[in-house]
This record gives sequence, structure tokens and C-alpha cells, in this order.
Amino acid sequence: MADEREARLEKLGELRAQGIDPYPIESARTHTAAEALAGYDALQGVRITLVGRLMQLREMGKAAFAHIEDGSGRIQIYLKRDAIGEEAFRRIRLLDLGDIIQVTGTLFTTRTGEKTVQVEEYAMLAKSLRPLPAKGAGGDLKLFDPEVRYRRRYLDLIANRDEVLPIFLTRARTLAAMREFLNARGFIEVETPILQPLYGGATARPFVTHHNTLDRDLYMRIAPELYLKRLIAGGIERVYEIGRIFRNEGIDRSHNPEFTMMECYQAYADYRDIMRLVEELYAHVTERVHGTTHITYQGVALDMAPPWQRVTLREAIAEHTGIDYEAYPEREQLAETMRARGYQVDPKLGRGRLIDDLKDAIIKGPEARVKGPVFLYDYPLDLSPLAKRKPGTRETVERFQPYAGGLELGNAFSELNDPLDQRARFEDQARQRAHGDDEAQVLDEDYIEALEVGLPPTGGFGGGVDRLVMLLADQDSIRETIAFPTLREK
RNA sequence: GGGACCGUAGCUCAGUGGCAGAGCAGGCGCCUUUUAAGCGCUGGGUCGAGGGUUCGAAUCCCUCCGGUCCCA
Repeated sequence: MADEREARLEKLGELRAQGIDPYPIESARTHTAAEALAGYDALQGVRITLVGRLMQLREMGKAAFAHIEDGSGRIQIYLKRDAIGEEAFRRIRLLDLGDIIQVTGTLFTTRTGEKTVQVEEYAMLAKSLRPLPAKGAGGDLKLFDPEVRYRRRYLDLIANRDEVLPIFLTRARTLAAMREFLNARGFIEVETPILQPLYGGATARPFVTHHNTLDRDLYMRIAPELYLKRLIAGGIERVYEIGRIFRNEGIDRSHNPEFTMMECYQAYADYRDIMRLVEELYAHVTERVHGTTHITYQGVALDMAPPWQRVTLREAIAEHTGIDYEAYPEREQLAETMRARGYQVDPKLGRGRLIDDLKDAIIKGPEARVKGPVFLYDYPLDLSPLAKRKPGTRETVERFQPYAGGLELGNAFSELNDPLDQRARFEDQARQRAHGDDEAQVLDEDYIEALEVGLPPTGGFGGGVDRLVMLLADQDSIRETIAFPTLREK
């Protein structure tokens, strides 16, 4: 047959001609495949009805073996002419791999020892019109083309279920464990605007959209931060939000334009309190997902149990690169020192961004020395316009980032609550923007007004959920953790 | 943004200037405990798209589209 879809359409037509609805409403499952296998002894002689996708079919003249797979797993079925009747047996030729069927019968064990349903009746539940990825060596379906896997994730889940499904289960458990932990500590889950008149809370370019009735542009949020802190100002002392955020930037193994962020804020806390919160949160989530805090990420053993190592950014960079950036207070001095040690220096980047590059050099890539889990803390002020200055310093803020396995997991600080300082920081950002940095943050008058009403001393954290799932599922690409990652339009 | 590599049947892949191939999947036939079932026969291609070089292009060149990896 030239076209398999045509062949399947013909079979569909034959079913209809025989008065059989190929897409009936009713199904009547009594057990899942896993329940049938697990309850084999108790189910002896009991008529059970299972459903599932037809994954294999081996016809043998007057009998046929097949495997069906439901959400719980796979089970073999045996279709014997003498058991199902002449007419039903002839109808087997109208079955195709991929069809979703229902079988009723009793359990038995074959000569080769496989628990199997001896079918008495079967019915079509949904006719499949397109072929599945084919069996390869070992009898398993094969689908390797990443483009097909991401664009048509359903095929990926059908063909690569054992590898792919656990990742999404890890994702679900991660989210549930986060909420469990935060709820238990009195954090209130809230939802704040995704469509924002101004974007803020992070250093990134936004997606712009348009509201027709208001006839104005709105921005997809790049972070929920400024709204969550408004709620803290309103007296909700512990808040968190888990939701999608959008950053108009490149796509690579650790970046997707839309991704999931968890941000939490706690009044009357500072960044040291938040460090303890974060390490306990991550240990709890790891424990819930894996049953232990000991994990392996890309071959590196990590223990997520508190306390995590704490190293100042300055010390970490000095130890692993030999460059003490505090010794080079001017941008050009630092740039010269970096060039002398073989680092590429982007002439457009300011001093803070150069320090950021040094940080990446010790964390990411094959040369990375810092495996973690670790908190790097005390960051340059000009990179952190929403963080509070460290007492006794001029250019350092109370900020930290957790890292594990080379992954940047989040960002936290003692929140800047001085409205006058905040205004000055925004104005500095505006100057950086005027110098061509289109990721610099924009001044948000309404947010400053909230600070003027009064934001208590507050510690906050924002963490990437997708990256945490990468860590916990031992995946090296964020695309494996997102059901439908962003791809170019084909 | 730069570089390298990849795109051939439903899937996984060979083929690198001379008739478009294999395994599995599909179709037909045989087979009543098989399980990568087996045996026999068999259909299936815009070689990502467009342009160029050549007597001749899946193969060489250019542009574009999509993907992967590395770098920024």
C-alpha cells in the first residue's frame, strides 16, 4: 500500500460499513494494566476489561498475540479465534499499531511465563490513522530526531516513554514539593500580572504585546518581583508565586524564552535568612523527588543537604582565576588584567558584567571548578539595582546565587527598601540604558511609591524551576524539562 | 551574533559525480502459547527548498529553511 494513512482510512471505512463506530463514547475499564499484573493471583477466573494503545501485534494464523499499553504500563493480550469468534477474529486485520482498543477476558500465563489476557471480546476505542515510529532492534520504538520529539511530544512520549515520562513526573513532584515546603512555612501563594504596563525585576528584554481596547502596549513579565514586593508592602509577610515568565533572548541548552520561576519573599528577613530557606527548600524538594539528598548530575555527585558551602563571589573568583576584582576598582584596570590572563573581554560590558563573566568561567563549562551546591554571595552593586547595600561597603550588595552542578539555580538578596536609594539606582540604570545597554532596568514610579509607603526589611529569592528539574532529572538541556519548548516555526 | 556538523521511505540509517538502498514499520499469503515471532511474496522517494556547475548531481558550489553542538 503506497500510503499507510490511506490504508488505515480504508480500514476505518470498513469498520463503519460493519456498523462499528471507530470513535465510540463508551469505554469500560475495570483495571489498569499494572493492576491486572499486580493482582494476577486474586484475579484468576475474573473477567476484567483493560484499555490501551496497541503497540505490538503478532498474528499466527488462527490466533494472535499483541501488547497494549495504558497509562500504567504494558500487558500482553492473546486473541484466539476459538475464544473471540470467527467474525471478531477476521476483524483483527482492521487493527493497526497505535489503535486504542478495549479488551475483556481473563488472565493466564503463557508457556514462556508472561502474564497475559485471554481475550473474549475486544472493541475499537479510537482508530489511529498515522503510523507510530517503528520498532527497531530490541523491539522498541525508536524516535531520536530532536525536532520531531519536541514538536510532536506525543510521539516522543509514545516512543520514548521510559526516558521521557519520568522527567515530567520529576517536574510535577518538584512543583508539588516546593508548594508543600513553602505552604508549611506560612508562605501565601499569589498570582500577579503577566501583562504589565512596565517590566521589571530582572535584567532582560521583554516581549511586547498590545491591548486593543486600551490601545496601549503591554509587556509580558520578565519577573514577578516588583509585584510580590508590593504585596509585602501591603502586609502579606510571606508570599510566593510559581509561574511562567518571558524573556526575549536567545535559546540554548539552559535558556527557553518562556520558563517557570518560583519567587518568594519574606518580611523581616535578610539574605542570610533566605540562604537557610533556600538550602532547606532544595533539600526538601530533592528528598521528595529522590528519597535522599544525594544526587548525581552529569556524573558529578552532589549532596543537597544543608548547610551548603558559602563563599563570597570575590573569594571564589580570586581562588579560581587569581583575579581579585576588588583590587581593580576601575573598569579598564579589570579589563586589562582579564585580557592579560587570557579572558576575552567584550568592550561593551561594564565592570559589573565583566565580573559576571569571571563568575561564569568558574561555574559553567568544562573549566568550571565550583560544583556545589554552593552559595556565592556579596555581589557588585551596579549589577543589582534591587538589592540592598552591604553595611560598611560602597559597591557591594547583599545578594547571593545558589549553584549546583554548574547550573545557576536562582538569585536572592536583601531587598532594597530605601525609596530614595531605589530611585537613584533606577536612574543609574537609565544612564546605562542611554549608553546602549537595552537590558538595563526601567524606572517604575508606581513601585517606588509603594516603597515610599513603606516596605519592611525583606529577603527574597527567585529560582528557575526548569533548571531545578534539569538538576533533579539529570538532564543537560532545558528542552527536556519543558513539554513543548520554543522552536522556530517550520 | 560567529563557526562546525546534520537534513535520503512512517522510524533508524547507508549511499559522497553514473539505474535511489537496508532493517523495522506497511500490503498479500501460510502459521492456535508468540514476544525483536517465523517463512514466502510485495508496494512505497519533491534525497529539506530554490538556484548554479556538469554530458550527468542525493553527492560539488551558492542562497534560504529547520535542527544539533561549540563559541560569543
